[in-house]
Amino acid sequence: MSVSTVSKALNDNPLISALTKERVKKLAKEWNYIPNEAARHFKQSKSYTLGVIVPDLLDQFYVLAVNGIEKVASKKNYNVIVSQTHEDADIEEKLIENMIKNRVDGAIITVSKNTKNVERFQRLTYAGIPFVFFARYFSEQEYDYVSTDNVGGAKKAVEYLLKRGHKRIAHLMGPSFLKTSIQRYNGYVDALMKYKVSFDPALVEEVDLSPEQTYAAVRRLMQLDNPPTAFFTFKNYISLDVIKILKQEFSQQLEKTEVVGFGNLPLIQYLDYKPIAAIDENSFRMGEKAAELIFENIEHNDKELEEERPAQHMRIPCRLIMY
Amino acid sequence: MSVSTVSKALNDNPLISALTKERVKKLAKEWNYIPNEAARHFKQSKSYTLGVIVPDLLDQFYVLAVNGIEKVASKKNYNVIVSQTHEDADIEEKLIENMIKNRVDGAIITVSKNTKNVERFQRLTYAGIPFVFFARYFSEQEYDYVSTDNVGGAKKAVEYLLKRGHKRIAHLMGPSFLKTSIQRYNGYVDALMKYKVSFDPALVEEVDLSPEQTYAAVRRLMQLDNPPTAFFTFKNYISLDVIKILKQEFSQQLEKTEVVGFGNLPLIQYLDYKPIAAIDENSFRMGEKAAELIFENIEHNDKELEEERPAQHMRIPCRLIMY
DNA sequence: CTGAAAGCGCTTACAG
DNA sequence: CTGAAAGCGCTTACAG
Repeated sequence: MSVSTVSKALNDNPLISALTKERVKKLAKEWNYIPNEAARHFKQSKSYTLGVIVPDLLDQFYVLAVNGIEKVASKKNYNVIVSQTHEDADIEEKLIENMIKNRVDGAIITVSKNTKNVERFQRLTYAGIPFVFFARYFSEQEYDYVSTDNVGGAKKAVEYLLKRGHKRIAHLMGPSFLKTSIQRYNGYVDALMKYKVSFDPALVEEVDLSPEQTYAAVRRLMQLDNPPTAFFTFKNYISLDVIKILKQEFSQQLEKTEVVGFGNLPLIQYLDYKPIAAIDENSFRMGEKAAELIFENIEHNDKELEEERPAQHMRIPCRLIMY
Repeated sequence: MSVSTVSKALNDNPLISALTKERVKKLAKEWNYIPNEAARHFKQSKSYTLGVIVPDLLDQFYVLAVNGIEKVASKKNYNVIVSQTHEDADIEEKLIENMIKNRVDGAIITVSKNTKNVERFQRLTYAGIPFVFFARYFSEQEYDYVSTDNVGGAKKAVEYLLKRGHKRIAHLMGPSFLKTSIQRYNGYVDALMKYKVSFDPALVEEVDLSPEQTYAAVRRLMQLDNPPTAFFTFKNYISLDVIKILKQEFSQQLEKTEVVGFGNLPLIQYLDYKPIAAIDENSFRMGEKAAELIFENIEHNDKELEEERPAQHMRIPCRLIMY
């Protein structure tokens, strides 16, 4: 029997007779034959692999995202290769090069926070590899991306604090060169306006996510003549640092100061003093959506249509979780 | 110029003249040529890929291990493909099948806690893929593995409690079908003997890592006529659950009850009541060692020597971290 | 030093 | 329905 017949039989090609298929499959099982996927992929000029680049898997936000991506990918029999930049722009460049070398069929990328130029992403486009930006995105470029509904989530968080009677709500915002930070800030301002609470620029502090900057910002805010009674933070780790420093240096105000931020972490249940609520970004769902977008792209490419596919921008709704 | 010459030039083959190499490399750069790694691997019958199977990346222990593996692998220009079983034995079987299909050059595997038979691992051997067991290992089989020094670590933890004056130290041990659990239990017993503190079987409870079982075990222990004044736990999450239930139901004893367990987690710094110490298993180092072992195996295979390589068993020392 | 040829393990258009 | 042949993009033994 020829290799071509065996190949067709194993792939359930309708041209092959039922009897032949049966015999082939029986022997394949008996001999423990497992087809060489690498050879198949090579022949088909498809890797059936998605490349994923995230900053750090110690941050469970990204692990959940990867899980969402994997759920969608495994349904399509795709492999997922995950790598981490640790926020290093040079590593990011190498990882992208590596994805091109390995001819991934598509990529999902969270840009490192230190990435300055967009050239590396264009190389993916030159190489014909579709990709979507995940969570963080890159200035004005016309690329696909999936993000949380930053404005809506921030509004929900701040409205919750307003409804609980707070008038002086501080915002610890993220680095202003990230659009994400600006959008959450905008949501904060929107909520204040909606509730006709005056906006006080002295209550907004920009931090770089390091504990030190958060501590310093909280110290400045708490020493205002009219200090905040609540904090809305850019990210859960900032919330935890806020509570830590309040406990250490402003323990009088600790009980009456309420904190809400982006990011719902499992570890929070073990805390004694914890944020009163958090915005759950639903990163699992974000991951699923990003993978779906990539597959739409891959299928669009496979069809070799002339028409360009317009850049997609998906915002995943988020929920307020009360602890 | 022929493809063979180009190939040799790009690979710095010494047979090629310096001038030719230069010209080839210049043009490659100019034309943005990036070699197809998949084709190279296929030709070489090597995937330059390590397969890693862990239970769950939400557990940072495994993320650190993966980071260690990647550090070693990237030095050898190897890719790492990580997948999770979520403790599901059927998924584990599929992932192993997938690794064989994709012809990984080696595998690092933490068996799921529900794995009953060893047949799936033998398939790797049949396929000529070397592998090492990581952290958890599998009964009497003669396979390579890398683990923490479970006995030594447990002794350190319990000795620390003994030195602090505790005489009644409870042990919440892991599932007894895991050798890891037995070894940590043995370390506990060893330490008691060394310090001539009598062993009381009533102070040992086996749990399955679920909060419910831990709560129940703590309730039983605390209601003894002579309850424990300290806990030595199988794993950090158990420590946290112990503290949680003490806080809720035995708050009188909370202050004077001390807890030590395996596993050093970053989140612990945010807790108000926390374990007084933990055993740091150094999973990053474990990951490095596992990868090194795999590469030794791969190189041994490549040499096609007749002699069998004896199964290796590496125990990585662990440290006591005081909070 | 350079190049023609074979081959890695498959799939697929084509011929029979 | 089955099989011979070409080819995916490289590397490498071999000839020149």
